[in-house]
Amino acid sequence: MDKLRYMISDAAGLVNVEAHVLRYWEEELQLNIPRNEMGHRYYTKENIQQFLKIKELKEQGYQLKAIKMVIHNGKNPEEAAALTNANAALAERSVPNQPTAVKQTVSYTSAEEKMAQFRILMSGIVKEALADNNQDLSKEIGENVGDRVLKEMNYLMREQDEQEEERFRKLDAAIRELNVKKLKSGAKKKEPHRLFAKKEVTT
DNA sequence: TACAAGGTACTGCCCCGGGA
DNA sequence: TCCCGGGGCAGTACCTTGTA
Repeated sequence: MDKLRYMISDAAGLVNVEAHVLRYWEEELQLNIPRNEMGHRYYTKENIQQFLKIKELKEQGYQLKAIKMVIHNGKNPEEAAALTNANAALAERSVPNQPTAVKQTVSYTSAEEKMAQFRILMSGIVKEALADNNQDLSKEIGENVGDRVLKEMNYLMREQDEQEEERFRKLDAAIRELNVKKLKSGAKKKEPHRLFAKKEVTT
């Protein structure tokens, strides 16, 4: 199968964002973008597709954290967003939910010792609370997000796949058109430097 | 209610290196 | 010399949250 390689500026043009946004997304989403022998990033059609998907999710209002989970864990966006929110909520919920252990009385001799004891105590409490909350939240998220979201997601994913396919048909046509133009202009004058960056390799 | 602080998602700028 | 790409860091805009 033929694989086109795009430089960052080309990829940015196709995704319709600035080059540094692609670099920013790569860093924030921990994407594995391959480098050429010069250390320059090159993007394949799959990478472009991935970035278009990221852009679409961003336009739908998802945070990069949620998108990252979608990419790396294969979670659907709603579930990822729910988990992201749940993790934030966890920090708030775990402290007031103090177990009985906090009620025990301890005698202290100094402020430092008090603080040390308090840290140890709190560490245990937080661990316990986190474990409880993780169970509760998993159950809660599972119940709330589960059925309805799965059905909606199945539908949305199908719709999204169709949209993506359509978009890539258009993208492909645009790329072909661009290549034809370049070939035509290349026949008249020497091809500019940038076009050499787009290597066509066979895999 | 106003203000400060913090987080998120870019954005701008700088400087360096490679290729034509 | 110019263009393009690299990394890094500070700045910005907007939003949310906390506090007096």
